[in-house]
Amino acid sequence: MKMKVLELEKDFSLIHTLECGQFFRWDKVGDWYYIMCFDTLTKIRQKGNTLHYITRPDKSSEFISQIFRLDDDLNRIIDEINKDDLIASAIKRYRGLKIMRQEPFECLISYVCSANSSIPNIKNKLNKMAELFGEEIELDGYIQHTFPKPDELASASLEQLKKRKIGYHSKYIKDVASAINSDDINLCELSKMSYRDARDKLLKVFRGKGVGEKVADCVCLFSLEKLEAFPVDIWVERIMREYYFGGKKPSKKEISQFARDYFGNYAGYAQQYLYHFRRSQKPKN
DNA sequence: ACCCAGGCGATTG
DNA sequence: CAATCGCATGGG
Repeated sequence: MKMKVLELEKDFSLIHTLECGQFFRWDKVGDWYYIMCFDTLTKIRQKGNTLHYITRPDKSSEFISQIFRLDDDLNRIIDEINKDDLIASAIKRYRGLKIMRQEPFECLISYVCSANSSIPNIKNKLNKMAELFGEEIELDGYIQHTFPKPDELASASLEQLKKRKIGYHSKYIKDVASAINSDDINLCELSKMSYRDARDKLLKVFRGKGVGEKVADCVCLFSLEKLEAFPVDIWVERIMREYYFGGKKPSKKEISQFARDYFGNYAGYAQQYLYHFRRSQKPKN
């Protein structure tokens, strides 16, 4: 199979998009990135305005465009959220970062696993589940596994998951997968609903199953087309508190509401730029 | 040995 | 309500 070429017509940075922490199942090998999503293994790199890529199974450039939102006009989005010096600095540093379109079920399980875990740890858990149930795909000597389907994780035994070091998230993973498998909810339908409705539905259906406000917001933003969602994790809480609330301690709900009012319909983009920016600075308090 | 990691759920006051 | 705590596991 031959490497394909995609000429970018709009602003895009593969590196910032992958490395900003929104999506977990990728590896860097030399100057190539291997990305495992939507049952497809993609090998890709960016040189200036050109993407070189190859996928297995074979996909058209439409697939690449889909997962990275290449059609979205980033300049217009940035224009809308660029309200002050802080966000301007973040945008300047990470220009080209796009919110990805993730597969909803994998996204949901990913963020259920994110509770009290580091990013490498989350990735590790996801890969363990994939090795257990997924289909193997090989591309240029690199091997990965597709992400399990809801019925597969629903029927997994707790011992099976825990033996694979997936830890206390195992119960939640199984519960969430079971709810989907028994048709309590159809994730794809949520993308047609309003942000509020989709979020409320997630919180209601998965109550007590490891899905709280932050996880629900991540799923809305990263897999359900809700670009106004503004997930507030510890890093976003820090930077928002420091810059917009004079060091006071507003609730996460207050921060999220303020951010949507302040940044507008693309608040989720602002969140990702601020998250990446604050995390790169590291100091805590 | 100890603390933290992109929270959540259960338990208290 | 808000505040506090335990949670499996891995890595600094």
